[in-house]
Amino acid sequence: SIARHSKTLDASTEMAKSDTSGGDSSRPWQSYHTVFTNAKAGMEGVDKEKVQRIVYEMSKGSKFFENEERKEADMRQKIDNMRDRCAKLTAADIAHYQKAADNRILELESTRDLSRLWLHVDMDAFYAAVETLSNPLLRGKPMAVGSMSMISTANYEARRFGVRAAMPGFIARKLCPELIFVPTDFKKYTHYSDLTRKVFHRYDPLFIASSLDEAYLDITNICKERGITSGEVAEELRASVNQETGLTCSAGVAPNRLLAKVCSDINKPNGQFVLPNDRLAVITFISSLPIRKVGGIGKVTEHVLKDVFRITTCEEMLQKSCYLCALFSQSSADFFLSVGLGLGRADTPQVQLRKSISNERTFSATENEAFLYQKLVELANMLSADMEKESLYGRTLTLKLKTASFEVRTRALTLHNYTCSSEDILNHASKLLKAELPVSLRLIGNNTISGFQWKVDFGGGAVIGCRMRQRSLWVALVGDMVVGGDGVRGVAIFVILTDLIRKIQVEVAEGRWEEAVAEEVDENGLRMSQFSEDKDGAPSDPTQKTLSNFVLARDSCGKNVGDGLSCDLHVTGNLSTINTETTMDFHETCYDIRDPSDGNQTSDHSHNTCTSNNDSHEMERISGPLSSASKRKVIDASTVAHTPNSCQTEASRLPVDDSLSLSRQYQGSSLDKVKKRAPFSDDPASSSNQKEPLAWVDDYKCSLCGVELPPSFLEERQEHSDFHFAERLQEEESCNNHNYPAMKQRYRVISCLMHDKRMLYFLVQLKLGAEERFVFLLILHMNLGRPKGRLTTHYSSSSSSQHENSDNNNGITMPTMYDILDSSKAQKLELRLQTLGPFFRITAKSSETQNELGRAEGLIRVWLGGKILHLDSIRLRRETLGMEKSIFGIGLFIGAVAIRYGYDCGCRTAELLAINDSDLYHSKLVRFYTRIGFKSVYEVTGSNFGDFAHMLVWGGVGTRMEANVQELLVKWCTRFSSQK
DNA sequence: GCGGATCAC
DNA sequence: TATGGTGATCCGC
Repeated sequence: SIARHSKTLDASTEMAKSDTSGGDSSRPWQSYHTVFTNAKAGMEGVDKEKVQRIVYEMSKGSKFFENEERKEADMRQKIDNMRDRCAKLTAADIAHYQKAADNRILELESTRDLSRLWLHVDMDAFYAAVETLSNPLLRGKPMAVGSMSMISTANYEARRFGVRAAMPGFIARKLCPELIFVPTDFKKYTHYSDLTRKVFHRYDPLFIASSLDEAYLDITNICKERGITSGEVAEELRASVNQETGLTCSAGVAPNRLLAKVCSDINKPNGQFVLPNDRLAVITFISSLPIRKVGGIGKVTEHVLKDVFRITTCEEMLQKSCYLCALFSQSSADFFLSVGLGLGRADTPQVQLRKSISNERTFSATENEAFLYQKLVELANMLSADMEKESLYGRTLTLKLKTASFEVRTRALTLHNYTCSSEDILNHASKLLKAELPVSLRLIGNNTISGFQWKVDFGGGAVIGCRMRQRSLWVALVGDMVVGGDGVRGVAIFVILTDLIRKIQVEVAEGRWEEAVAEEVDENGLRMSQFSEDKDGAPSDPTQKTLSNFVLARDSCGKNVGDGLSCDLHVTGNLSTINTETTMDFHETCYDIRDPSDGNQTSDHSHNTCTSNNDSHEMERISGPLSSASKRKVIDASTVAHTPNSCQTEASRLPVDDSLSLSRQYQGSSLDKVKKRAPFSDDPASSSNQKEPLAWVDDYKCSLCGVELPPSFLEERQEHSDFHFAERLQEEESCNNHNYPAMKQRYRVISCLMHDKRMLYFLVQLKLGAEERFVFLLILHMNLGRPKGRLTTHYSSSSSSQHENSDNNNGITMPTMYDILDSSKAQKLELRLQTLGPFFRITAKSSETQNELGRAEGLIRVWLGGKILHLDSIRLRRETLGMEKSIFGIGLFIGAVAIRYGYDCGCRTAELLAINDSDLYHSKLVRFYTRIGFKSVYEVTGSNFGDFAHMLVWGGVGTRMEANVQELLVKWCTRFSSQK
């Protein structure tokens, strides 16, 4: 068998070489390999030789052509390399790989799933067909959608001339002089796409739309329910699509999506093909299938497989399996072998969160730097706007360039901060661009931003704090859990909310709730009833399960906590309902969150939720394993809502993990003790880059950063260890942001209520595997006003020059903003205050390195007793470490600016939440803020419904603290006063 | 994390 | 005159 294989291979490589070494010099076009002669539906009778000749002649000598030749040469090189490696395989190697391959084939075979019926629908020449529909004069004539530069789709009449998608228009016109060009009109296509999707939805509410004109449907259930065959479903579906859109489509049915896609192409256009769910049928089907038909195998892969291994059909993948395993990576080999077996994904699909967002534009090549920079500006602005629309913050920026010679370059940079601001994007992108100059470019693929952060801050701030960028603050309460900070649920809910908010946000911001919600509801098949804040707006049937009933029923111990905020947020009666119908299930808003680690780890039970209620275990199942950090942040309020009394004590000591002992270690000076137990050792995400816990070397020097602090500096030492602890928390958190634990779920909105034009309630059904679960979701819109534009910089210590006199109030000297800024300058700190409406941000930079060291954010809230300075978060960067300043050192400056700003705005009260992420850290925070002048006013534990309001606003449990701004200014800031 | 490439629509 | 835009993934460093 080995001998046979190697012999076949030798012969094939010889043949391949003679095939491709140069080509016939009398027919040079034959060596110019384009995709345009590839078999495609509707191209059967085409004179390929002629097409190839014309394409060649039109392209010859162009920069594009030269680049194609370069790429072709690279491919040859790649093929030759692979051939060499292949030739070097010894008989023993081959035997070894053959064994491995055979085993792998068995393993893959065991995953075969023939239980599902997948249908792939593909609209026929979609864009072209839509254009024909809106302009019947085009019917029967060769037509292409696109421009002289590029064609998106050609109709079947045009395809007979060899015109096809991805072909430049000027070549197409050469092939077919009477070709009619129609510009693309995506609005039109989207409209028709929506019509088709309505049909798909009837057959599989969870269908996967892979593009405007393609979708996968799992029709297993509908076939079963209606007792009809998959072929009949396909016929019926195609007829429905045709009736409701006037467009034709083709369909393929197979046991998995990969095969279904292949099948839909077989009888295109306006046809279908059913591959039975039968192993033999699949094997037979696949055996003669050209590899190029398989999704994922393109021009290059086809060539490599053909020229190196003489593989042209899927069946041959199995015959050459040992070579595939020897020369390709495990994942590639697995893919090839799966194809050979006719395997594909048959499970319920995972719709992924977007991983990147980008834009790029082509223009005529130029070296003009001003022009290129201008393009970059435009692209940065567009991208920033797109990101804001989706509330995305990214940290890896990739600049894409295409030179005049079509060479593509990318230059990437990972930022320290997450951003979506056009300034940030532009600044960094232009730096990357400058490094490439001088260069002649024809494309700036501006930026790809990836590595998203789904939440803004650590310790405080609302989960949807990102929205603060956009005039309003959104927070969410989800059914039996409060979403605060980050964590699995935070991410999941964020996804849901983002989607809902995206649709209604603009209108909501404009105060047009009714239309917005009505539209959302209408769009998704819900009908509205008794809408708006009509005083008689109670549900027509008081016994029906409205959300208010839902809420009130659970709020068995709901009390008004008596303070302003909770009054404001507390759920009262008189909620107007929109609908309580339960049949809706819209696809666009179904999201899944995929766990890269696939949730295979066993659950970690070390954390303690309320054990008196089984729901807590259910929560565990929903979310999959959590890292210790996210555990600390997640509050299982369901237990609270169900059995408030019994759970109260548990809830109040929720953050139970080893952070307490960890922090003790940080403080302690016994190295032995520290070494015994590494911090966060139960956290798989951070175990790999475990950091040494802090210890004082020779009882003098910090083992982590080298800062020297004698044992007598007790308080400084404590603060120093606090810093490392906080750093650790932040690190862990950013780690979590990238590794969403498993939460494969879908959701649908069951109903929606509005209260007081400020809150939207959704009853959302989550689907978690076989289980269904209802959660209650609240979106709160805090009225923050509507400032326009970007953050305005008010003060900046780098530019402060004017001086006011310090206030003299009752004989006490109050520092002015400039006093504080000047004092910060002496510390080599550069402070900046920016505002956007009520929102403010204070950033501290090192004046030496210009690195950001920390920032605080918050807002000025208007309330009955006057304005309130609402402090949301203070965050410090790791560079702080090198400055021999403790975590609160820089915090002090930032806080001072915030307080002075609040004072200038006329705030009487300042409020904050000393968040309770971990008991010890929490008590430190409380101690610290108390020292500064704050008083505890309320303990937010999550143990009663009234607490939800606080948790909504603050994003977690902890101690609500308040202080008189003026007193604060005196107490906290006097040290900044100018010594006049 | 970066840069080049491939692929799909 | 003239060969696109967006997003994902993989490989090899």
